[in-house]
Amino acid sequence: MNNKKVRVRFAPSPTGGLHLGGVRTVLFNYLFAKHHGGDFILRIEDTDQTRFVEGAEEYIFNCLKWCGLEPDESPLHGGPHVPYRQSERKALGLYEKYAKQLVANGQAYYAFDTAEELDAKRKEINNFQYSQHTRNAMKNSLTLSGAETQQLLDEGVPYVVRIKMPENVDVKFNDMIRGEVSFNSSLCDDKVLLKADGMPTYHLAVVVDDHDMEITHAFRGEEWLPSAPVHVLLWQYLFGLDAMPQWAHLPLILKPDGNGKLSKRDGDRLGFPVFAMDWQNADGTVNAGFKERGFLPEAFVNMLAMLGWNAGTEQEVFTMEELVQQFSMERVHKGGAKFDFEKAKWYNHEWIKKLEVGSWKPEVKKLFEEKGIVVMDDAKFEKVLELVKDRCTLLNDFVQQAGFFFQSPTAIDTASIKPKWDEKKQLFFVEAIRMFEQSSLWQATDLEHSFKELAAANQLKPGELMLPLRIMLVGGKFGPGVFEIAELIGREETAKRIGYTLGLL
RNA sequence: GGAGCGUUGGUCAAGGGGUUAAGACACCUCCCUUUCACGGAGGAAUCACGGGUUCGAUUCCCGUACGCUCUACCA
Repeated sequence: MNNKKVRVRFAPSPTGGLHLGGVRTVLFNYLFAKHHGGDFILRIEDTDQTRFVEGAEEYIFNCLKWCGLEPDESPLHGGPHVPYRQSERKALGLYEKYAKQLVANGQAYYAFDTAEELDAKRKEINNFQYSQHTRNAMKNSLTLSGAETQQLLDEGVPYVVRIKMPENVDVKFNDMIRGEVSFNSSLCDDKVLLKADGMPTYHLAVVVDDHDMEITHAFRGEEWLPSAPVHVLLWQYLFGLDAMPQWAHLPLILKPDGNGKLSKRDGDRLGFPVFAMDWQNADGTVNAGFKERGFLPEAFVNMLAMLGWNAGTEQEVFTMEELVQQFSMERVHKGGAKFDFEKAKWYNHEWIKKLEVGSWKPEVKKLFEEKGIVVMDDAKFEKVLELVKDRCTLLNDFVQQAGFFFQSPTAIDTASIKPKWDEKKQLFFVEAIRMFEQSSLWQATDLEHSFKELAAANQLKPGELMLPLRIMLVGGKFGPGVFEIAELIGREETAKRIGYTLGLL
């Protein structure tokens, strides 16, 4: 349509943790921008000062950084359109200037109704809306004379500026995902544009700032669709429809059970994270994050990309580069998608297998340290991770699957041995200890060979001995091949662990 | 209540006038494995419903149902 450089933006309000759906919105913005060689801007939508939460902005930056979705321009990164916080942009005087202009042109008006008066009205009339059908009964510059209005303004009586929705106009626009969308203006209400504290509402701010920052494509969640006509009208009034960015309203991410938007409560209820990273609430409670749950950022991003978009091929595992290369708005779904934590875990597993061990080894090491497991031999560590990664879907799984290589198990599942335990087996393992101690070779295959030979010599079936041996070495019924474990933990440790469990039986 | 948006297996989804309606996750069966995984082979959907248009509709049109979102001086 035009040759302008693509510029997109994500404009969160810093009120809490960054929701999965928010990250996906960022992702689609980012992918679209990068696909077209454009810029991704992050603007902080902090127009509601009563909802400001300490630390939320910094948290958002951390999440984006973790995901590898860094903005080209933001309050942190700077850029040609500073400031990037709406609370600071207010000083530019843009919001007030445009609000006044709208009033002067008869496209908006001053309203002096107090919050109490509006509340009373809502109680009095069911489904009350401040609109062209009711504004004549309210206290505003449309019902007041020019002199009266001016007097109230001069006296400093608090007011808001409301858009004056026109009568019976079909407000249409072309959504990149949904095609033409149309609303009749008579059914829309007169939204507040400028609040009594002088701050703009989202409606005014998004239009003014998108214009000022030369945004070419505006993506947001589907929940914004009903207010789109306000924004389209504002664009028409202020800057002209030709300058308006192209809209795309992204489908919602739904809760796995039942219906409705996925909320952080669903995560707590169903036992999975909803935020990108852990978020600590003011009351000290924490909402779990994907990062802390053991997700790789590559997997998290990959999983999110596939929630509402697909390449049209059978490919499901994508690197960021591949996503950038293949992404297109045309292939974004219209319908919402239910979030499936099982599938999310599958992506993580795929990425654990796909990436070099070295790329996530530090994370696992950190987890080990938290559990007090000391890793001295880095080469062995890497070998072990390589050996067990097939059994780990989340990074945290490595603690159980690999921890016993570096620390003798304390809890031994003797209950799984005892029922079939007897003197004969006891004697066999005593002998096995000696055999291991004296074995000249210490390779898994050799160990297996001599172990089975010893079993045969004692007229025991290897099958009856393998599980006990496993439990002695790892503590439970898990882990890779027993003899590979023995090889890696070494002669001394192997003998020690067998002896220890023998003492418990 | 109103407006808008949506509806292919349990979930994510491809497809888009004529197909045996892909694939993935999960599930079940089997193989491999004397743990658990990994890997491999199988199993299950007639496309919300009702009307059109058409030789023919899951695919186009119109209704209906259902669901969701919004309906704040929140975003």
